[in-house]
Amino acid sequence: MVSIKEVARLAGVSDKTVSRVVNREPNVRADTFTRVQRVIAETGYVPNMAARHMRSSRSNTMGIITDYISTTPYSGNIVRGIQDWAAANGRTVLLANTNGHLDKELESWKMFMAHRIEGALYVTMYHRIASPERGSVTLPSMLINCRSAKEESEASIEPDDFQGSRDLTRFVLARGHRRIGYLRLNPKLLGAEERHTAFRATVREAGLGESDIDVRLGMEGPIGSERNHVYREARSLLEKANRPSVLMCGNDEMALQAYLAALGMGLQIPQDVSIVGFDDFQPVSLALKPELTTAALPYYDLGYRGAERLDSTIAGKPLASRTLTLDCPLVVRSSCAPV
Amino acid sequence: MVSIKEVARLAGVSDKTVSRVVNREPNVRADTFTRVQRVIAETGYVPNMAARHMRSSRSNTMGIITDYISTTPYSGNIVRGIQDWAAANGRTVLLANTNGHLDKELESWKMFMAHRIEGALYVTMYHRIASPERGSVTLPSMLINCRSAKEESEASIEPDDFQGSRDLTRFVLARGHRRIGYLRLNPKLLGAEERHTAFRATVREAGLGESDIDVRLGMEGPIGSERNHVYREARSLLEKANRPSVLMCGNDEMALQAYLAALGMGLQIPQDVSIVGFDDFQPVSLALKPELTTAALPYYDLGYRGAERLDSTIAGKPLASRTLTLDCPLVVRSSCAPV
DNA sequence: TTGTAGGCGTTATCAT
DNA sequence: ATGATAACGCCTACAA
Repeated sequence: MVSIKEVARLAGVSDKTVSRVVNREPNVRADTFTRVQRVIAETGYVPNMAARHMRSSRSNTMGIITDYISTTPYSGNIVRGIQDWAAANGRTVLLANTNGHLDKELESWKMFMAHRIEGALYVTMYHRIASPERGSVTLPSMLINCRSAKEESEASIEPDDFQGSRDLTRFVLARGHRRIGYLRLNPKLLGAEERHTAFRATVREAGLGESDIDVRLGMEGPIGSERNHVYREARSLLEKANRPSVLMCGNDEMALQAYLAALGMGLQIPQDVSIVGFDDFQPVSLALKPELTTAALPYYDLGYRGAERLDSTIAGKPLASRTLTLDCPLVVRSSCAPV
Repeated sequence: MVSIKEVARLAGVSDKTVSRVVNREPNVRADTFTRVQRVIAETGYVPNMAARHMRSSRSNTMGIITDYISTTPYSGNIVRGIQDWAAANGRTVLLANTNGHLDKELESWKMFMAHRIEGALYVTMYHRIASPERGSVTLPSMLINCRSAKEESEASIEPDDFQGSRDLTRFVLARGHRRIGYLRLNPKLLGAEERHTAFRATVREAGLGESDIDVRLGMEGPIGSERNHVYREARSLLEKANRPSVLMCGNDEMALQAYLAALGMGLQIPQDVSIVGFDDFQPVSLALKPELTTAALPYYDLGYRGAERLDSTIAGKPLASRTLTLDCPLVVRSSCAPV
């Protein structure tokens, strides 16, 4: 590979001048600049990051540590958001998966230190409480899609499950639904609590009582090996004498099962029963017919803005608030009809 | 960060001796070794990769360049496989997404060169023909889940769609099915052709004729904005007087739509009609009730073994064959019953 | 078995 | 406006 010295030799200048050109520093005559640029183009010179890192003792690198993220398809967009931010800002990103193993997590931190990363993004697949296990390493960091078990400590960026669920519920109510079946997410997930609370608060606000809603537990047990009651509970809700006119589901995959249950009973969607999901997991929400009305998790933005926030922290700027929440916008499709 | 010199000072040896300990080189007395190890542990010293890279002029890094991979959930497991191999072998991995844009692809190659990667993995979301656009860069590389447009050139590792489809078809035939509806993938995808060809060859082998099978096009048009006929074609197949006893679908999401069509017509799965998919895309294949019988794309292994193969190439070992194909194992669940 | 000298490609500093 | 020199942390080559 051609080095800065080689470029300097060919351009008939010193290596420092080439450095100035490459880094757009001032005090270079226009014609010198042009000449150096031409040699750079001709030789295909690209600065060596490792050398730059060594000299400046800044790696310009951040590490992403994920739990099951690559095992499961859901939140790959978080990583994409981070990478897009990094590419747009000349930063390098290092990715490590723990697959949920603590020893791999420690190993990953070691790898990160070897690369002298300047900050870390801790990304979880589900919106949940997390306890990053970084050994003795202390580094600027940002939790994405999770929050710390220890109240005081870490900065985070999270989806606003509450707002998403509230808006979805308001939408359902605005369509005239007054008998609502609700299938809860696994209570282990943060979203479960927030979505459910928002749902209850919103229907109460609208004047509905306990008898108007019927809340069932869709899933429970440890993540990854949960027991799934969705299909059965959906059927049970729909078999009631006074069956709900709409089923609100903890997420889109639960909505899928609600579809199967409803269709299996000969009900048409949305004529006989409306269904809404949550997440906007498109391989499901768009494959369903009719397409699913849902609330979208802002995965890409969580990543993009999380990286941005971490970078501010690295630069020493104080964060306006420890936790930032991003809206889950309503996505209206055709699975929820007026009563 | 503590450096090798600092460790050397604290241990009362030269930096070279520390280097020997760190790299497990011979010719270090046991007690020296122990003493140095203790200082390393106490100080938390971790070798600086950038410095190591500079000195040895080996970056130990490979780059992954993906098309839409992070945009879509399908093949994240390829990346996980690569990373696991890299972690197990002390290699660093750099990830870049093009999102299908050529300019981002060139930009990514530039970033890779800046990090002096030793080889590149070109990963596509769909099994397809690809033309990596690496500008003037020439580097050991491996195509994963795709093959080169130019026959001669590049090494690749791909799923064996033919074998997967053949085994799936044999399984269906073994269950006694003799009237088969087949919903084709978008012909733009490599898998579409191979799966379809294997299907036809296998039913012919079993003595079935053209009148026993009914092949419909499920999707067509440019990837990402295709026209989707699956639901309609599935209904059409099931409305035939002499309807197929099984629907074989190009992939699992098409199978999902076949489920919706069948259930919507009051048919039970698998009692009235069997359905099989392809891919084993678990958020769908496991969410469907009954769970879906399908063939699994070996994404993780594609990544793991692809990285391994690239590493051999970097080390200068010749590949046994330019293209390696990996089996798509049959996954039997309960959506396909005996006739 | 251990240590010394030197240089990888850059950029900071200071000189010109 | 440009250049000379040193230094970042590590490892190769060689010396002791």
